[in-house]
Amino acid sequence: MVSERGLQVLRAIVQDYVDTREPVGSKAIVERHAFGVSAATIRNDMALLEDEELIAAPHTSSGRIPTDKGYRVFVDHLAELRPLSPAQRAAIASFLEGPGDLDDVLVRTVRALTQLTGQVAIVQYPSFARATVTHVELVQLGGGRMLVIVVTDTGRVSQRLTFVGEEFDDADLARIRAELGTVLVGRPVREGLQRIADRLDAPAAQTPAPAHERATDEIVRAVAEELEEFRQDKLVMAGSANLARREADFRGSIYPLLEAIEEQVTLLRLMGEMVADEQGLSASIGRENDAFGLGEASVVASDYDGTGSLARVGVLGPTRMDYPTNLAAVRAVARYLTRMLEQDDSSR
Amino acid sequence: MVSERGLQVLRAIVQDYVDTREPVGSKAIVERHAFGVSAATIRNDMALLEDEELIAAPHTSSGRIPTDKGYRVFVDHLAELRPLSPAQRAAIASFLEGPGDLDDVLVRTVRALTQLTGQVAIVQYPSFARATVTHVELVQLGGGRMLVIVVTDTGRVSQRLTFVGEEFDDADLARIRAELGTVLVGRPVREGLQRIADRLDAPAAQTPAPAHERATDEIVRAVAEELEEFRQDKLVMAGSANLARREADFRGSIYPLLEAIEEQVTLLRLMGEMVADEQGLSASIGRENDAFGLGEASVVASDYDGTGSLARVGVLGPTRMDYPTNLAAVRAVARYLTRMLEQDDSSR
DNA sequence: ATTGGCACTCCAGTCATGCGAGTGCCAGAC
DNA sequence: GTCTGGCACTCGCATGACTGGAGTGCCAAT
Repeated sequence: MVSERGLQVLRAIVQDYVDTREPVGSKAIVERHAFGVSAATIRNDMALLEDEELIAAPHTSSGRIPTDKGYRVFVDHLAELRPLSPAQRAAIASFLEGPGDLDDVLVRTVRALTQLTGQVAIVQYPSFARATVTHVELVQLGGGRMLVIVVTDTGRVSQRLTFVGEEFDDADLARIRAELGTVLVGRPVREGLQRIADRLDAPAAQTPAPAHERATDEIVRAVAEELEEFRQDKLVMAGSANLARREADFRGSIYPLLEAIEEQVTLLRLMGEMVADEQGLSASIGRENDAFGLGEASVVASDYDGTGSLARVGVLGPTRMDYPTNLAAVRAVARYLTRMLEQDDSSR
Repeated sequence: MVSERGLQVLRAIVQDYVDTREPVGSKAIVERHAFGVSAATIRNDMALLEDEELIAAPHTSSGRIPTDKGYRVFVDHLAELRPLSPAQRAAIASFLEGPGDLDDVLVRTVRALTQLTGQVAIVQYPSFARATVTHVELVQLGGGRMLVIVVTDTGRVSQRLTFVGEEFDDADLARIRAELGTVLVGRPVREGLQRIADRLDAPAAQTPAPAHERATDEIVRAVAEELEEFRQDKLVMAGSANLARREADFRGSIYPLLEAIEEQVTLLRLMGEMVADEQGLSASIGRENDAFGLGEASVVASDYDGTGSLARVGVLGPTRMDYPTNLAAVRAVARYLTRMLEQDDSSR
């Protein structure tokens, strides 16, 4: 129905509208883009685009703006990723270079991305559900306090302070540590959690602990909590102030957006449900996010490889965002991040 | 200059303005507050208040709104803290009750406070500058990775993963651990940091390490980084979405506020510079925060006792906020928090 | 010191008007 | 069949005039 040139007109409308934030008319298009046809011709194409609901006019006889469906077509068929400038590549490198554990790297990643795009940047932690436990460590702090540490192969370290109320001698401590080790080490987090739960349900029977029964239970409980925390995915975010940078970006209030950012869980679900193309890129546009209360926003994301388990890095912004730039940015950052983590992994 | 009744008029204006968000006129005052005098009399008082720059008229012949100076007088002399309802006290208790380490408690505190006030809630970590180190622990993870853990008496645990590139046998590890222990344990963080710095400046000479020289340096460096992190104060915040709840709360953009929240360091400085009264309460109002770029906002805070070292808990909101309620809320939460931490401390 | 009265100011809303951008459509050209 | 120039038409938006009402400031009287 819509001609090839019609699609080019759609592209022009999206580009100009994102640029100027004003409805774009037929005359503006022939001026800014060398179509080689007159404004009247463009108008005919625009009428078709409007029939297809790819663009809409805010008021009769005003310029047109893309609909969410229009943005979708633009992203799927028309957007050519805008390659990053050398300066931008250098910026990513300088942000991400340097030592640091997983937390550090992800924080720097999210900062780089927000700086690059001017949007809210989001990085998912590599999924811990598939991660396996590599270490369980117990450190006695005195005064009946015990520090319980769990480490996974994805590089994440979790520590928890718990009050056990008694002192252990080294032998007992070593025994409990060993017991936890055989139950957990080398197993996926999910499975470990299951085994721990079994242990808690059938108390004492399995472990003929001479003493310290209550205290041991307390330690096991702490480990279980840490594993549970691993199981839940996690986000790092930055740049939420960018939502308020331009008044007109969001028609309504930015309240739901800020709330989603603070809640995290909404964004986690949203990021999880997005469907990536063969390049690992994905976008969720405007009303497509209505179910999450984010009907005025878009998310653009790219998969990255966090030591074997897939996760996403993305940006959140107004529906009327610069998709080519943002797509290119998330892809570049995701690739860089994947490389960082691989390299880090090989040094283990 | 300003009569006693004049001050009551100021109080009425502040209350009504916070309530209605509209300039309040002389007639509205006699209607809502039983002053027993006529509107004309109130007008005379208002003229005096205006001379003192405690109130101002947005336009000639419109109602008056309090100036920042007016809010200041209100807070210092006129505000009676609005006692919390039993339901609110119960809410605080239910939020804060339950086990958990310092991080948990502070997170729950900040949630309770934002829920109570509908503002952005801020909790300072107990100052670590004066905290003393109680434990240093090294855990070998294999593959040349080492987990370095530092614990202070304020209950804070910091862990850092570093790559040392070689394996230690138990004896060497114990030796290094003991060395770090004698240098750091029982000393304030600041002093420990100094001694560590000395150690790094005069390498090898002091420690006749048979091998592992580089690796040991790496460990010491990690410890230094952790101590440095302790030295910096830290905030927990919640409720930033509340800034966007009411459109008209902030005349300009909320961008600088969101930025300050993300930066943290600005808010840390601001919270640090506030001067508390004999009850431990403090407020910084409107333009008083100009230096921090927060001229349209107010902060209300209360000191609390975090195991011997003072810190603050507060809320951030529009200058036109409900001071009596917020003051009462931060005080109640601060007291509850102090009690929680004392109790926790005694159980060590 | 307080009050009622009164003139005055200024905001906010309403309506009429003109302008300009942009469309839709048609008849004619290629 | 596709494209084009032309033209009437529609709205949105800015402007300006007008009005009602809320609120003030001041003054003379109590």
